[in-house]
Amino acid sequence: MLQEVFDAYSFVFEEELLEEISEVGILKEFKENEMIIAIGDSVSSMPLLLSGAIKILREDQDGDELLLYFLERGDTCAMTLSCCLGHAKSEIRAVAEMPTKLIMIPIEKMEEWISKYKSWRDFVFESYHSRLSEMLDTIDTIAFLNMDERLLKYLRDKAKINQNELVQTTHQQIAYDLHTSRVVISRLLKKLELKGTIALNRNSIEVIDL
Amino acid sequence: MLQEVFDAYSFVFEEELLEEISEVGILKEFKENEMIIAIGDSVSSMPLLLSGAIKILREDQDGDELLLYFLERGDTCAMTLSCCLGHAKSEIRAVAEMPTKLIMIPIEKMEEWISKYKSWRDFVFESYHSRLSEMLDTIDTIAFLNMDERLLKYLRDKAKINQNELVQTTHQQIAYDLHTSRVVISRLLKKLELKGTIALNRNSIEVIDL
DNA sequence: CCTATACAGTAACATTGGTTACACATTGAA
DNA sequence: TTCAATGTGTAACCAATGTTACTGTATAGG
Repeated sequence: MLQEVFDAYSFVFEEELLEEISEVGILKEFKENEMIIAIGDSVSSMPLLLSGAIKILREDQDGDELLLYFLERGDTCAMTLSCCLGHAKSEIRAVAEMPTKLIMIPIEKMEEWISKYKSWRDFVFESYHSRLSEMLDTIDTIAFLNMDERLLKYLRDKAKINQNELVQTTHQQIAYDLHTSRVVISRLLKKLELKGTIALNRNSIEVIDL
Repeated sequence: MLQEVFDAYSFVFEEELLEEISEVGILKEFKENEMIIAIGDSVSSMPLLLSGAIKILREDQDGDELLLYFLERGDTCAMTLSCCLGHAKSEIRAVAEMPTKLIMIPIEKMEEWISKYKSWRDFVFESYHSRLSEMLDTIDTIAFLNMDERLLKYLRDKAKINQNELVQTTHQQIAYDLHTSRVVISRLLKKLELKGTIALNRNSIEVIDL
């Protein structure tokens, strides 16, 4: 395990910390589309992503959902982190976007390391910083863009995360992520196809024109 | 100055830190509607609110704006804080919602204190936590609520901040804050008035039914 | 007092996005 | 092979929001 942690985080942490991480951290693996954390789950450890990607979703009381952002290798979830420090419950839902490995750090250690390791402290601040930026970006997207632009951004983000211009998903799934209806997505996708921006197939969309 | 800092933050910081704050902090005062920071301004110090309230706005490239949240006494701006640590430029605009006093802390001190004072570290984390929560709330609002519900929430928030059910503003200003048009706001306000939820006057709205 | 300006009310219309309904194709399981 | 479940295409309609245009009124400054 040490090797994997080392690969993903060596550019950030000193060796001593890396060893502590691999001592106390618990390795977990998730299959594609497996739920990692649900809204209301109590949070007692903090995840470090070793490989794969995670989709972070917000849900309202009616169960309507909205994609907030993706997490990748080397990221942690500042939302979870925030919950950890407040010993609170999760306000978001996390789903594995692809097969994903992560290492769970118990809260106590995470707090201890903040005093002990400067690199850890910097990492935690940097995480908060990234997450605030992502949230701002999400707000910009839903506040200032129309659905067609949001859809295109979604496809690009997803293509980037998967390092593949062939996005494997259904119209219904996109509709869930963007908090709209399947019909709207089908309609807009068709328009994009006519413009030559994408090519449509059952269960997949090819992003042609970035 | 020490007294004011003490009043606003004594429940958080130890005396030694409070004294450091009043030594290196620079007191600034802003009139109602005065701009505190603009998008793109470089951030070299971090504000602690002593009194008053600040409106935090996001702007897109066309100058369209959107209210993110309010800051009150005892708050700091984690966005600014985030910028400080990254030595970056402001991604938001801050405007005094009412006459406001704040104390500016130079970046160097703010970083130094993170190692030096646990209370400061906790305060900074707590700020990040609050800001993430506020951002989530903002996202919920624009993603899941209709304009009439957003308007009502806006009026309630504003009444709360001003501790006064008489909200002094214009339809145009509300439209800017909610990123919509004046006509839409006038229309919805009229509907709320007919329902007896509010009473309308020139330059002010009375929130009757919380 | 007079007048320019800001503020508010409202109608008519355009656009975007959401809903319902149905057709048809693909796929996997019985 | 057959059938049910899932995915997609599309029309028709509806609701929410945005736009344009015009009205009248309050207010501040000359």
